[in-house]
Amino acid sequence: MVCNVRSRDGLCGALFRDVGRLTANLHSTFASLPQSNKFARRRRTIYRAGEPSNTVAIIHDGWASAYIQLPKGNRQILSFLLPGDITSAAAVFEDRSEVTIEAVTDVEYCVIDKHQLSEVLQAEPEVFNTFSKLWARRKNEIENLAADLGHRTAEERVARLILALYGRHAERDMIREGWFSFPLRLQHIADATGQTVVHVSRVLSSMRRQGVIELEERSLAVRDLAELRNIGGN
Amino acid sequence: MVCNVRSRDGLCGALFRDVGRLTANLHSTFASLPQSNKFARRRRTIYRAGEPSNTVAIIHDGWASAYIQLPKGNRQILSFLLPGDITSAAAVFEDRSEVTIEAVTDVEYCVIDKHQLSEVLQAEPEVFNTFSKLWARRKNEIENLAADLGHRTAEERVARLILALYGRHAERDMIREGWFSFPLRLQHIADATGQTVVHVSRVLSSMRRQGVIELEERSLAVRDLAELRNIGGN
DNA sequence: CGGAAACTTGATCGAATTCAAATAAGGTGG
DNA sequence: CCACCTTATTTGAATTCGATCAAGTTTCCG
Repeated sequence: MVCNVRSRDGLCGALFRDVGRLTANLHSTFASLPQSNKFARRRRTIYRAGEPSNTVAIIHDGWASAYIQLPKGNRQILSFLLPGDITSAAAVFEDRSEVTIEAVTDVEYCVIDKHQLSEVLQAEPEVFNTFSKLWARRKNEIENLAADLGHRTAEERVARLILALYGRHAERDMIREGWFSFPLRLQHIADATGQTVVHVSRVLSSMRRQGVIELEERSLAVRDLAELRNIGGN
Repeated sequence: MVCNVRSRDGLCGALFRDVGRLTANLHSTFASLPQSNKFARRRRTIYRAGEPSNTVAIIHDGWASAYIQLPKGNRQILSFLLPGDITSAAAVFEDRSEVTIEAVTDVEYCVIDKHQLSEVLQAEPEVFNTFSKLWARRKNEIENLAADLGHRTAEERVARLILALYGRHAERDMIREGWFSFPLRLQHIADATGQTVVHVSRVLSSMRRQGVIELEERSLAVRDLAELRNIGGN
């Protein structure tokens, strides 16, 4: 029902979406960095918060989540990582992170050494520029997430999450007849939008009943984009 | 009742707290950047979201807030800027920001040209390193804010805001007999913690009744730190 | 096929908002 | 310095959104 999310070949450089816009020359410089391919089963942890690590990962196939673990046992998902996404652009300058990365589906990814990446950054202003834009974008996303979590209703937050994922798939031309891959469990949506699984179920049911979305077999179709945006509150 | 928040002299370099740890040599390089001093009255906007700007500001005296404006008219305060803070370390690489900066009290600040700052960053690895740590810290703060807004109760969020401000003042040795400067209005606390003024009033009243804090004349004293931490839920 | 994980639905509860109104604090011009 | 007007804060009552509790159903996977 949905086109495969997987990308073309096994090279990190080719898959790292934000580097894809570099000139061919720099692109190959980047792609030539030593890298190793890895695999993580669904629900497995790719990076655990607090552990020292000298690599960053780039998702090759599948979805992952980046979250903060809260003391009570619940967690706040900060972002979903899709193929082509880097775990954290800022991680290049940290030796450890407070954010855990976990596979949502089975995930193929590759890891690059932070120091080598850092050297490319310093040597190549064009790459550096690409990265700094990435930081800025990610920063904006998190700031907007904070604003949403603080001030929007449960229904608005779910609608906006769907819209954001819809947008990311549309950008990548990965929507087919309205459908796109949506492997999230209710628990993921609950953790991302700061509510309970029970309530997420009710909100989604309501949206389906209104004919705004369809959701089945890990795929989602937006049937009434205008109304979904309306529910999202701007 | 509270020591003056104001710093020693008029030089941005000397005031920019995160640069203060550089070697004397680099410090003077930084301090010698062209800068101009400015003043903003309480409640005035220092930078409005969306406007192109080629400067970043460093707070010299007073408090400011950095917030995202939401369409409904309410806003999410992302951070409070105290003397020595830079408006946004990431702004160096953006020509505009989605975040508005507004004076909480009357504020003295100075502005530095982004491009000149950027050149220092590129030329001086030590300065660059300092800045990248700053980015990482600010990123962590916002991520934790998102987690708090998504998953903590109103009382916890207020307690944590007070603890964070208490901590920042303690670091700077600006607490005298338990008291520190606290010029926030209930509306600021409400906007920072994602709740209504009315409820903030109730939460603070409850904390005062319990003898956890005292709050008067724009100053706050933590009377039972252990209990405040307890309310904050670790 | 069987057990576990995921989802749904109903009933009840509670935290926080909303509405309303009174009091307090601050700032300004005369 | 007072009178006046605006901005803040407090408190109560009613309401609502979303959580919690509980149980049943469906889907998934080994």
